[in-house]
Amino acid sequence: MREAVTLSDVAREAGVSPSTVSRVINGTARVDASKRDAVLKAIERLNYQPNIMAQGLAQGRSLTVGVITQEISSPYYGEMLRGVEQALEATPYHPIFASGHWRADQEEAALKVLVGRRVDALVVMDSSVPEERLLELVKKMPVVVIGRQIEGLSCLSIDNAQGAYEGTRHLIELGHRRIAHIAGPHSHPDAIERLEGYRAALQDADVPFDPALVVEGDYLEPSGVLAVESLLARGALFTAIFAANDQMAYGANVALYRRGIRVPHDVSLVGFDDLLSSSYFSPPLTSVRQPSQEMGWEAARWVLAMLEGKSYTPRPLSTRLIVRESTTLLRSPSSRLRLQMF
Amino acid sequence: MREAVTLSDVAREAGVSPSTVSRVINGTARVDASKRDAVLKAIERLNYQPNIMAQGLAQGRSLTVGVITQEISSPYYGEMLRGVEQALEATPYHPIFASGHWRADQEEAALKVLVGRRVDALVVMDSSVPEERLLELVKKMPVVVIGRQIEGLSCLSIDNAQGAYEGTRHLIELGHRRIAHIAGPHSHPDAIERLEGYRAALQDADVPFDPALVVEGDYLEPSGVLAVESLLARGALFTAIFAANDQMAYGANVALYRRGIRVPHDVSLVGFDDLLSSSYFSPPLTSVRQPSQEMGWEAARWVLAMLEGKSYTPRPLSTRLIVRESTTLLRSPSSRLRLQMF
DNA sequence: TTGTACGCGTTATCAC
DNA sequence: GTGATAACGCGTACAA
Repeated sequence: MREAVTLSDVAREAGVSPSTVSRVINGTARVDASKRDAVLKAIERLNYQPNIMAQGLAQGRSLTVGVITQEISSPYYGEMLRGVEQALEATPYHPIFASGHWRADQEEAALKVLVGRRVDALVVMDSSVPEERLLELVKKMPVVVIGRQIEGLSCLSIDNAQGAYEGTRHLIELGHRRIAHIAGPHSHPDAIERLEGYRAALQDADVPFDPALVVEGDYLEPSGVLAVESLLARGALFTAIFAANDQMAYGANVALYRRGIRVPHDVSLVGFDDLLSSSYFSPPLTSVRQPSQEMGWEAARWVLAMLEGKSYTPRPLSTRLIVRESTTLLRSPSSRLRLQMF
Repeated sequence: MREAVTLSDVAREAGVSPSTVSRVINGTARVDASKRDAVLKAIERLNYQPNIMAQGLAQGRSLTVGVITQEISSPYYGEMLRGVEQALEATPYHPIFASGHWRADQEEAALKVLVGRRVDALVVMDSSVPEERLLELVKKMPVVVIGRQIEGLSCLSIDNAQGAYEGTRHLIELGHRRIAHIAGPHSHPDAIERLEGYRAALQDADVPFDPALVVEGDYLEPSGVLAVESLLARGALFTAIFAANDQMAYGANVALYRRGIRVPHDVSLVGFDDLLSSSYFSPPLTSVRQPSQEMGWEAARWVLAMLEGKSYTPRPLSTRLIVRESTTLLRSPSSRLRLQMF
């Protein structure tokens, strides 16, 4: 384990003082061209790299942006993280991730880790961290929250109700009236909003809301499977499903497949998020696109701006229905009858 | 932006010297029970959190493990990163990721970032970083390389040829003889190995190798689409496809779907990796399972052991064929004929 | 057992 | 312009 080259080594090598080296590196003050050159050459020769921890100690900043995510391997959060990474790429900042796994205690633990590491700013994704905690944090550093709207905080979110409304309306326009909904966990505000959008679309089309057609999932694939099985077990009649996210739609699709129910021939299926993989699903999934990567990007740009004391107005982020091949016109009334056979 | 609480603050609050506080925190030496108590109470009261950067400067370590990945939002790397995260969870270390995007220059840049941040150890995933560079790094810190075998380095990899062999043999056992292969980029050693496994399986079954049935992709979904289109365009006859990874299999599946070719009825499909989403694919994908999460986990445990000066023998990691519903017995010779109609 | 003094590598504040 | 000198917050010899 070799010794690391320090700034002093460079100074000695270049025959100048450490301060001068620091000035050359940071452009803090004018330096004579010849000395400047000598320093740069010495840096090159010694392959010097500043010690970020020492810089941080001296300047009181870590050049690090903390990101609270729920699950790093999730395709949904993956896209957001990619957006953050991209936004930070050309800056001296680097992201550091910590996962909450959808559990309040783990989120708090993750928060502690990041604060302990003296992150300069925070991006909080879909957290269930208490408002007061966030309001406390924002006194210490720039914070941007994704997926919630909290008074006094910089928030970034989409109109979940509107997205769900459009997804459901699409099915209604195709002639479907018995539309099941696989909801997200009721503990998540966005899940509630999507459920409301679903109900609003039904109401506007004079389709009666049937509680028996709604099942709660947890945003993961297996819960989509369970949801469909539970719907079928209770004898629910439906010709379409609107899932609160793509992953549950994937699960639903498999459950239908196992029963020999074809998508979209027998049942139309709409998801939410439009994950990258959804266009390669078979059939390619109709979904309400959520600009996840852009959201991560905007959040990162926002905290960067705050760090520089600049103001920033994030671009408006909106959902958009992407129609693919998992939805189709309701076929004759026989569809409903056929479902009774399953 | 509030002032942070320092160790000295705690010392003052508890009426002891800073060194005593340090000792209590790190358990470096015995401390009188009463003082110890006072310190702990003061820490609690002030909500003190040690400054990691200062600790790092003083001790010459950052409590950070650097991870070179190719693409953070990739489902494949996501699983590995999750494994790393998990392994580090109960330790004082935290991972920090940097992406190479499959480009040598960006990998080198990522490496620079991590070294600049003084990571204590390095996990390098599927890199194309030159051997010499890695051998140079290993002099400075513990390094574990995933997906390559390099003399003098701690490496972790699976038997790609064996996995590919089994995937291909499975198809052969189902009666297929005209098996197309969507290969990974020839610049990747694992892609070459998988191609060789495919060829070996054919050879062992006396099935002639037909270069016209092999197309090179880049491990991403779109290349799977292109591969199938190119096969069909050149009039290739095949009843099964072995893709070098799941993502390309997804792409292939969509391309087939668009042509009205059904999986597995008309064409059987085998992937490689067995991503989490593959069991929710429709049809659920037969795939050669690669224990990605375990690989990340083992790599992290390994560098941790090295940091502690302990020796470590990683569990053997092997591939396993997971048979699902995208493969089926070759139906009558008509399959081949039918393909001619596409 | 406890406190003092110094060093970790850098930046910032002074003089010069 | 440039170079000493003192921080930054912590760990750790060393002395007591």
